[in-house]
Amino acid sequence: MTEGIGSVREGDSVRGTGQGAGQGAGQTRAKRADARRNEKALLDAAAAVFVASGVEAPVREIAARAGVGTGTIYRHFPTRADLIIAVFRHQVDACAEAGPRLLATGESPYVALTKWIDLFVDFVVTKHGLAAVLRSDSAGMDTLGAYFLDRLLPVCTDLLDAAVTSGEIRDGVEAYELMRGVGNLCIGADNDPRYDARRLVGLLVAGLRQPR
Amino acid sequence: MTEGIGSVREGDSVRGTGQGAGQGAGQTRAKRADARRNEKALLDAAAAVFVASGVEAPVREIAARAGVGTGTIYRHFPTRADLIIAVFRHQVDACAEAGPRLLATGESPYVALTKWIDLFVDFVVTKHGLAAVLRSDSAGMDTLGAYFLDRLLPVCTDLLDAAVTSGEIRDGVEAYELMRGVGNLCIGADNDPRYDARRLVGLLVAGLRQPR
Amino acid sequence: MTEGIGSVREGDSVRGTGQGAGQGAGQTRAKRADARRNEKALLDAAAAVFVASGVEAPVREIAARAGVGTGTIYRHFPTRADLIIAVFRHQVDACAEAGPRLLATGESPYVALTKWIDLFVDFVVTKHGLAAVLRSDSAGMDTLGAYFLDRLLPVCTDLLDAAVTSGEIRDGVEAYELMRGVGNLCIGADNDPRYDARRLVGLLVAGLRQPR
Amino acid sequence: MTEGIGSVREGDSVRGTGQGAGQGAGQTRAKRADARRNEKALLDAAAAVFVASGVEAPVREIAARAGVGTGTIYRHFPTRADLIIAVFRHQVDACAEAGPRLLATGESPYVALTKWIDLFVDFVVTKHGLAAVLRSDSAGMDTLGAYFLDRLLPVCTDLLDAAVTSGEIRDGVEAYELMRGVGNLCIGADNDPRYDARRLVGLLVAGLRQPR
DNA sequence: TATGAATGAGTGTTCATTCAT
DNA sequence: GATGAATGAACACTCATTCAT
Repeated sequence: MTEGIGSVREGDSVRGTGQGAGQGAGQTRAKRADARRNEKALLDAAAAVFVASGVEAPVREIAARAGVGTGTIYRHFPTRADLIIAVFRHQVDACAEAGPRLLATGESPYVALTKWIDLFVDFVVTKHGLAAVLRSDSAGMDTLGAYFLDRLLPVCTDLLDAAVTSGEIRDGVEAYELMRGVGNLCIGADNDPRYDARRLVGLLVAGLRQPR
Repeated sequence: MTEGIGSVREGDSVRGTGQGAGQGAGQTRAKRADARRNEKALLDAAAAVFVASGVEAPVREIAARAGVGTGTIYRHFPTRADLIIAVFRHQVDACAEAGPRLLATGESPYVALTKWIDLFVDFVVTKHGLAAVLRSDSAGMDTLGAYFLDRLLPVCTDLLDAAVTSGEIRDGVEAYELMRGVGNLCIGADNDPRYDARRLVGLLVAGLRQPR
Repeated sequence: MTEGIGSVREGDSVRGTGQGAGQGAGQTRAKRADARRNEKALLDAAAAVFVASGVEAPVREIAARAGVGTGTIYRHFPTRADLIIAVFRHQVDACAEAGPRLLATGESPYVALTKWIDLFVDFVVTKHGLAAVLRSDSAGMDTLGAYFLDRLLPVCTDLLDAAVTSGEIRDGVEAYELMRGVGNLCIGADNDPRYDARRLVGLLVAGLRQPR
Repeated sequence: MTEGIGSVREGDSVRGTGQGAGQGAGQTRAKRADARRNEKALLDAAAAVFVASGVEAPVREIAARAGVGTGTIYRHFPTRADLIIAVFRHQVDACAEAGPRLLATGESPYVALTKWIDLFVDFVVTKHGLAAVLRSDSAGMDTLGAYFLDRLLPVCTDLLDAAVTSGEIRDGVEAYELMRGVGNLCIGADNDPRYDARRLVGLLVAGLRQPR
């Protein structure tokens, strides 16, 4: 990511309570502050635990780290996928938004594609086990993959199309497949000093240039 | 694999009990035969279950399928990795042996490398969940990766070196990294019709050709 | 019940806050009105939920339906039994009052008894799970049974005594036992098309007629 | 019950392993003895706990009482209904078998019916909470009711038919309804000194005699 | 040696109840 | 007073692993 987001910002609930302005003394605000503080703690804790023990870490572990009861987690994030999504929401969003920006730079579409994918790899690689869980077929985890895909696929498609149009890369590779492939290459990239996901992704993208 | 290995041959224990000849009628001999038969059944059952439910299938399921008790499995294969290794031993061996053969064909080293990797991909992709478990950091599963690597890395290195020497591919990519990458690309390739691991691996290998 | 009581009237708190008149504009008065309105909503919601999910429905469900917080429920009705009693108070009262009325009709006491019990059965059978909870020995639920009994037992006793006196039924059956029995026969009467509580209760009451 | 069955006999598994004769030294026998001993302990413990805490008592409580792990319970009785059925199997069987016997006595069918129902009441009343759970609509508990019904309904039907044929009782009451009713009357009969289920059931059956 | 019964830690999930706001 | 967020005990259920027979 362009901006190094280490911790999670407040208000990152899955349910985007997009009530932008106005911080009047509305009576409902009171609890909201409390809850929001808690949700923040939860997301931070989850992020930390995800790094330490992977995104499939026991609910209890996350709760303990956040200093809350397990019920609190279920209140805020009914599903594990909800929690994961909330934790990574900003990064995914940032990544999605970076696509058009890169395309508008004036650089060649292929270069934009390359840089965008680097961004994606940076994001995924640093999240222990995220890449793996994106592939997990555990029930409910599909929601997670769906979210990522929904958000990023259109962006990737645009980049890909542009690069095809500019004649820089071959035709015939779907964004879905590419992103899955890149995601897969990121698995296990942390804690393995002999494995550099970025380099391999570089090869993969380089492979796109090959003429038929 | 060149040869379609459907079932597992006898005597495929991890601990190569290489006591080939001699089948006297001593009672110990008899037991030996019994045990070997059992191990055979076990490996066949495990192979079948691995295909059906993945390599992380419950021990009981395998035991049931083999018609033995769970204890028997633990006796023969103390660790799950041991079992997996035993099940796939032949394929890994066949794959390892195919490397030099391909190199000796007279084809260009790059073509040989390509074909060899195709072989590997064919093997891995058809084993439900194998690719994933090769990356799993569950305790003990590292043994599994180690085995695969021990066996295949030298072969891959030779192919890679030859292709570098022949000037067909760029330098600087380790066999370890390449194999891990290819393995990763195979994850989730079954049961996802929109994802073709072979094509992506093709791109990856094509990427190697790029000049620096 | 004779009168179809669908909703609950205001002021039906367990603790009969019998402060009838006077609605000065003092702030405490205002609150009172507020609270009463709230209690009313609560009782209606509870009645609805009891029908839909039984009298053991989660507190949250009732609170949600009433549009109040769970805490509010606990404030008004410290115990679940209190809530149930409040919800059914009117019906129980109506039933209690119907006894003397029936007895005064001029019909034979036995007929009056029969009709009264029919009334009771109608009431209980239509309250999903009420009969069952009347028998539940969950802590605190005894209060509930006690309330029903306190209210209805004297009435039943009178009817019974009259019928004994008139020589229509045998002696020796207590009102307590009879009411418990009738209540029991009502359990599970809804959602079981093959089970008609009224018919069985009819048999039971008919049995009373038998000479010793 | 005729025979006062206090504890549970061995081999009362749900899955009637009806391999009657032959207690040779078959190799499979060995464990069986162990397991059977355990199952016996389990059933006794369950019976005790059912009395103490009802048939919905926590699995752990039963396991603890039996001195086994919870897994053991699940091994023997996958479902709670299985366990309950196993616990009460003998009594249900004995009750079922008593029906024809009573009918063959030479007594009038009505008397036979009365005695049979007394038997049933004796059985149910002494099992704390059994009657209640027979009415529970908790998922899976229907199996339990089904078992009781399957076993006892035919018997009851025969008795009922006979009494109708002999002209002793009125027509038009199904065995299903009658048994449900009797079962219901047994709810809460223990621990309530003022409630005598037998007497009420007597009234119910007496009610059958009434001419239309 | 083989068996498979027993174990029990581990996990997700629900819900009554309390209490800070 | 009202709110509803937080709590955490309670429970069912799974499965890897051990060990008596």
